[in-house]
Amino acid sequence: MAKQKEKLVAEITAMETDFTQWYTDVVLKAELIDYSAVKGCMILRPYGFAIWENIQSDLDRRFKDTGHENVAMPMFIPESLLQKEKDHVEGFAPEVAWVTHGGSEALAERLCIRPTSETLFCDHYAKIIQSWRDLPKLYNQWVSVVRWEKTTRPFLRSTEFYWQEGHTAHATEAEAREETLRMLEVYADFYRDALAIPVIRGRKTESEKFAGAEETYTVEAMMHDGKALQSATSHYFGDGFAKAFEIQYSDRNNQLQYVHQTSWGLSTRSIGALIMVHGDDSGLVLPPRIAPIQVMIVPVAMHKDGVLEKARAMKDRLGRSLRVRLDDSDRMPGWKFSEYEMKGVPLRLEIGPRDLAAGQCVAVRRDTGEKTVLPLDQLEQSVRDLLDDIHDNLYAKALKRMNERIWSAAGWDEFSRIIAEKPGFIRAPWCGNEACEAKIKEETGATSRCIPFDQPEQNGSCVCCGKPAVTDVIWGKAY
RNA sequence: CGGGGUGUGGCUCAGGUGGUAGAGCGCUUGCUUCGGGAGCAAGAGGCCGGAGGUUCAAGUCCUCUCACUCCGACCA
Repeated sequence: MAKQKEKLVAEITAMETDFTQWYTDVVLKAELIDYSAVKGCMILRPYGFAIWENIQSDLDRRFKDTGHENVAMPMFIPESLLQKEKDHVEGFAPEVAWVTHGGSEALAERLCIRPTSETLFCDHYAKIIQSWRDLPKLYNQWVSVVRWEKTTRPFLRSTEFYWQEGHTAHATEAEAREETLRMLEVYADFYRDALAIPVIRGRKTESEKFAGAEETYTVEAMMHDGKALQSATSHYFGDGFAKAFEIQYSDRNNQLQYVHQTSWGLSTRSIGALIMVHGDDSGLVLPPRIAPIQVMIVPVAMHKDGVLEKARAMKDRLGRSLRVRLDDSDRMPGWKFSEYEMKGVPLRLEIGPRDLAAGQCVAVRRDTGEKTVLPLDQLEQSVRDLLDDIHDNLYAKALKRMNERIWSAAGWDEFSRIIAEKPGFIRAPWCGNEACEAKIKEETGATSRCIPFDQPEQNGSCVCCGKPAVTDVIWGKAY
């Protein structure tokens, strides 16, 4: 592995100097977003939106492969509809935006701008589900939602954000539970295979559950600064919503039954994860499978005979199977190198007079900075191999970094010392008492990220109170 | 919602004790350049966040607002 290379982009604050500022610099300088006229709302610029489009198309294929259909619900929810499920309203009430007027007339009933769409799907499901033959309903939608957040940050927490929300209705509890876990796996696979991000799968504690859910499952990722990012969630609702919304079907014995439901979502926050897991002091580092530009061709001395022609030929060849761009603007080559490094383009190909004669080009990978010479006659295969290797390397590096920073703590003193001194997660036993969870949050700032699926035979004692533990919990500071 | 910071060309910022706005970068045009952010030349571009007030005179002083940003409590 190449040593940490010199920082080439002066406009970006170094991570060690100020991680938050580094993040803001990257997001703006890489032209992912711009701030908008409305507080907390961001404009997704072409490069940022292209990443989202690639995320969408990859995930959408996985949803279709598991039998789901896309729909689109309205963005407004009548207040009475939102209030049908008690826990759910209580969870979301503080952060909903309300529409009170249509034109100049006050509305008889105010409308909430969806913070999430459970109630809309439920209302619809109640109408269209009558028989066991109507089940399961496996719907998903790609939309934006609005939550009136107090403090906002691009991608991580914005007032309006884009996401997908899957909502399914099943005949039995077993089927619904299976769906909940299936979709969690879809997310985990997606993070590994498309974003090159390792995640920890687990279940949320009672206090961290989604409003209205019986169980919430999560995939948690570790950012470069050691903080956790809840990267996607999948909820099992039981029949709570079905009872509130009277979603019933006749089973094979003509008995009325309530459906069992799930919902699951992944948002543009995943782009925040990409930035904070793979990025470095020179800017973005994008995994090849979702990078809007996978290969950038930079001609050197392009006014010289044959250079531009060869560069164009390379672009045409590679463009048949890859997202390739050629920068034939009159910028200096050095400027272009820095620019595309800042933007995280996984692979750069340089072609100049020296290469022309030799029938080669120079490849520079973004993840390691390593330069290799590629013969032009096997260009397609070499490039594809390099891109695959970059993906694997990014994943391996992120996995290693995460595993190296999951600490264990035997007791309270050790726990609070590690949280204060070392970035990362702590894996430690818990007695199951919410008071301990609350105390840890209160006194150390760490929250329970999840109860990981892989559990040892439990014989430890609670890291907070010392009483016998029931389970291991992953603790950490979170975004 | 509490605490701090900042608002002056597209961007980063200068503009002690009031006197009618400047630099660097970027942008435009031309020529020369091109293997890690090129050089020269000529240009364009600002009612100084907004509203009041003090004054002969306000980026500059006073009051009030708004926005952005950072740090904490709540959340995908």
